[in-house]
Order: sequence, then C-alpha cells, then structure tokens
Amino acid sequence: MPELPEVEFAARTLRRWLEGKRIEAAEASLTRIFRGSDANAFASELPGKKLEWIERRGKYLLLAFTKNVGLLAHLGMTGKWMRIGRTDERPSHVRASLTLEKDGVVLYRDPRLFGRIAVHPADRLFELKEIRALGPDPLVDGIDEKRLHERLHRTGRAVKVAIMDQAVIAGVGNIQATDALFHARIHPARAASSLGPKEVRALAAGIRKSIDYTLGLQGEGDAIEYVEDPGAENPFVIYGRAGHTCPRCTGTLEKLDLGGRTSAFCPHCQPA
DNA sequence: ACGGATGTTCGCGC
DNA sequence: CGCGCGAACATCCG
Repeated sequence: MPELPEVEFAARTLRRWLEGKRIEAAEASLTRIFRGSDANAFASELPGKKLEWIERRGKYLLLAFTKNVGLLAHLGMTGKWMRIGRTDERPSHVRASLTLEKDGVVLYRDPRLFGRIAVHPADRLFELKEIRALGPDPLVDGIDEKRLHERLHRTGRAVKVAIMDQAVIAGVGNIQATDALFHARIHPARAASSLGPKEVRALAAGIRKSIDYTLGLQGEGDAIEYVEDPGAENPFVIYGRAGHTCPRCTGTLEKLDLGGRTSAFCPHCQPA
C-alpha cells in the first residue's frame, strides 16, 4: 500500500484515532511483523498508555506514547492501519491491535507480512538506524535541488532506481517515481549522473507534483480508492498504464523493467 | 493457472 | 566500496 502519500495519510488518520484515548488493551500475533523487535513488548507495554505524537519520515511511521513507549512502523507492501468497532468482526490477517478506552479498536492488517512494527523508547525513535539512513523527506525537509543533483551526479544507476533509493529521497516508491519522471519528461533509464540542472529541477518538481497529486486523492477520512478496493480505477497518471495512450501526446506508453520493478514511460515525451 | 503487485534486505558476483 | 541481479518474504487478484 504505501509510498510517502499513503503513509502520510496513515499518520494523519492514526493521529485522529488515537489522540486523547487511553489504550485499554494491546494484542500482537507472533509474526515476522515484529522481526528485530519483540511482539511481547507491544502487548505488554502499550496498555494504559496514550499517544503523545506521531511523525512520518519517508515511508516510516514513528509513534510516541506516554512513559517513553515508542513504535517504529512500516507498512511494507500490504500493511494497513484500520479502525473497527469493538464488536465488529475482525478482518483477516490482523497482526496487531489496540483496544481504545470507551472507543473502538485500531488494528494493523498485513496479509503479506512485509510491514514492520518495532517497540523502542520513544525518545530514541529518530536515532534508529532505519531513520538515520533516510535522505531528505520531500514534505518535511523539501527537495533541495542542489543536494539532489549532487547525489544523482555521483551514481551511474538509472535515475528511476536512484530516486527510489530511500537514502537519496525518502518516501519515493515505484508509483511516485514512475509518474514523477513522466512529469519531468525524463526517461527512467537515463543514467542519474547525466541529468543537467534543468532536468534535476524538473525532476524535483515532478516528485512534488506526484506526491501532492496522490495526497489530494484522499478524501475526508477515506484512503485512496485504488489502494482500498481492488477493482477501483487506477488514478495514477501513467503508473500501470503501459500499452495505453500517453495522456500528453498521441504515443503509446511502454513498459520497462528497472531494478526489478516495472515502470511505464512514454518514448516520445521521455526520450532516451 | 500463471504472473505480477505500492517494499526492504540479503547474498553473490563483478 | 559500488552496483546489478535474483531471491526471499506471503497473499491476493485478474
């Protein structure tokens, strides 16, 4: 599910759900979601606590509760935080849940178990290696074109692979990268080091544009439909549209494999 | 039935 | 050390 916009949305939603509510009970199933951490700590430390703050860095969520209890959470590919009523039937693949005082249940569902939840002292969340390894966050830090140019200049990798590197820019995934390069009119396989200042500027703008666009897709409390229910229409600009007509010219979008990920591009608008 | 999917990490070889 | 590649993780969907 998640790239930066969806994770940002999850952060806002969780903030709303948890704000001011005491956690009455916490449950965790012993799955690899808690790898490198302790599922027992989740269940034993959260009851009685209240949320103090939530932050997002790249695709990571950082949650701080009272008594210095903190969570580092990542949605992986299929993770999702949901809220249900206490007596509602639980969905399948629930890996962790928080029962809120005088309220419903906030739960984490993740069929493929690619996501993560780790319990750490709240005041040390920002010092975790996962967070320290991240490059600038486009929403929190903005995209510094000079810095991005420097970073891209010293690598021979394809530009698409480079911008999906979380150490280069935090939060860009396959969808944002694909659409951002289309906006910027840059071929995904171009060597990152070959981009000129104007192209880097266009790329920075393209990343911002695709993130803002995706953030704008979420309604009042609703998540992106395409992500939510299978069968909903693909709302992205060219992601997942190989074989279709380019939204900007009369050409046909093509498919390309880079770094094990599929992307679409327009051979006319994004020449090699 | 088969292939592919919004992510990360690890091992291998060059 | 940088980089590309493939695999692994586990499930669902068309």
